[in-house]
Amino acid sequence: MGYIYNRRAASLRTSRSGIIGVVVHDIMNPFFAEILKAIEEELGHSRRTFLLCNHHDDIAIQTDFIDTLLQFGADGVILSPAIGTTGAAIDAIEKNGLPVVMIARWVEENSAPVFRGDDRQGIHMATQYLIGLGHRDIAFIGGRRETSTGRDRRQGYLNALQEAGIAADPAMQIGSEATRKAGYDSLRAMFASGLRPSGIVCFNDLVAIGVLSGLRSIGLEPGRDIAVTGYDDISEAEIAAPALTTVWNGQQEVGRLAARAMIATISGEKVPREKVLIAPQLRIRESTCPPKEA
Amino acid sequence: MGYIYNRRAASLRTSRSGIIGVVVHDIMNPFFAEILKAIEEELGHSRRTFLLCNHHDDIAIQTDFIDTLLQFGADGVILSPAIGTTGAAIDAIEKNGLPVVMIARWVEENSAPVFRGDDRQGIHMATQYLIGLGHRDIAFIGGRRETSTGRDRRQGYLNALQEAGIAADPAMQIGSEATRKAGYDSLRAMFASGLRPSGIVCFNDLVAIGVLSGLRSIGLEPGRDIAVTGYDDISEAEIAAPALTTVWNGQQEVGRLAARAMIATISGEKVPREKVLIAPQLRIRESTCPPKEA
DNA sequence: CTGAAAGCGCTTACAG
DNA sequence: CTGAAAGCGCTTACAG
Repeated sequence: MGYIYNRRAASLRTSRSGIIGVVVHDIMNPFFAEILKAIEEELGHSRRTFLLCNHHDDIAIQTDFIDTLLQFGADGVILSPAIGTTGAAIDAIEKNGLPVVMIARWVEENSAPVFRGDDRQGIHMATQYLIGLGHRDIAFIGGRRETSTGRDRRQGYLNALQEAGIAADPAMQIGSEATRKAGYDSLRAMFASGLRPSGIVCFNDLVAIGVLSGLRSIGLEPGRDIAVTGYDDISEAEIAAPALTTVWNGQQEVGRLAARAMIATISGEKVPREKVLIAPQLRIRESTCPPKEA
Repeated sequence: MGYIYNRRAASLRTSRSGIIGVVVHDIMNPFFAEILKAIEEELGHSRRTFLLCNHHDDIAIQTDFIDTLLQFGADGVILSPAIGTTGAAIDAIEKNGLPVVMIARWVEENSAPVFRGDDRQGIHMATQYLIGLGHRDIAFIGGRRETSTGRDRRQGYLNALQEAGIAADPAMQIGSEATRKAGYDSLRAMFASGLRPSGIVCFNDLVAIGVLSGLRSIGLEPGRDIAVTGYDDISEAEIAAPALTTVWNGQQEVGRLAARAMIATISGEKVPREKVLIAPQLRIRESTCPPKEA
């Protein structure tokens, strides 16, 4: 009754804090929200506190936050690294006694465990599906080359085109942030510049939802006049109009596995330092159709 | 170089932690994300750490989190209280030395400072606008009676109908969670039950975006066949197709003012324990039109 | 088995 | 003005 346990004192004594940091670039992206939910469910009963950080790909924010975690003696950090994070930076965190598990993105030259979807294969599947419907003029919208996901997904798209003997057109590839607004703007910029793809592979569902809006704003009906695919299969994909053809990215798996690896590491178990790829799954809905001329 | 400042030790000694808790029901709602951004900007340079909690209107999660804040000796908490939070519960938090500032929602019988938009007036403006366009069959979708926002917004809708001499039909009022999915499902349920409003006032923009999708899924074009209004004016409202007529809810102001009140309180200043209402602004876009029969 | 003491890393009030 | 000591509230190793 009325007694308040002082965790700072306990932590000072035991050098364990019960804090786990979770660092992503955008909590508002339902993809991360779903990962977070899985992490919370997995760790929920262990009386731990989550310190959340939204770095928005600003490395200074990430660095500050990691410092804060070290100052509070956090037990570990689950991290989707910001653009510009070096392998040496991750090494330094680990050397300071803060275990690292990465999600979604990975960083070269560091061997900490990584859990993520197989981005290259997933976008390959989406692109191949459009090609199978008869498309040859396929654009790729969204994602930044500075991130591993941006590079991997673009590569999956390029691979699928190449296998089908379709020449890739750099003008048909617009990199951007992974937001609805970026999708909307990129789509309109693409059509304003005179390009007329018959199908569009989007970096993720948010971009795709912005693209659906952008198409409507210029009088095109997605799923009838033009095909659009998303990526992630967030819950919004199913209720989009038209319902979005997309690729499930295994966010629940990513969250659960990352949380387990974190717990095991904190408990002192030897966790294999490996990169785990979740197999993606194509989800066909209503936003895709054969090319209109066909 | 390599030295890590131990904030637990410092905090133990000074009994100040630099931690500020921020508690909302749904971080994924862009409305809260925008408030959060404003709070971060306002407090950004003060080297404070935010502990974020998503209570999803589960009072147990909120209580647990407040306990955690007390255990870590947090300096204050900015709170959108979960359904079921009593005035006595807020009193107890304050008595334990944790200053409280409320946002968005408020709790009766507690006098802690509150910053929020004027929900009743805002929805009144949206409803009145539809009435002015000639609508008389106006539905209200979304929001829960258990929350102050749910009650206030519904009351604004009812007041506007009454002033225009329109009888309110309980069947035309569907309460629900404030999500896209709830909007989508509620809209379809309403039409499945045979109701045919000519205009729909939504609890917030997320619900309205779900309603737009739901209307399309049953072959109706929002902004032409039926009028829809949102609430909040999140950034997505502008890029929705059609662009959403909505009411700006002052989220930046709410965040900024709440942060300032928190800082002032922590610095020992006397902060007036008052309820501050931000004046809403109607934003007319493309999702509204006169009734189709008119 | 029980209970008093030491010590985690800071800050601050106090002695020199 | 400088520097050693006390103490924040826990946990744990140790003495009785």
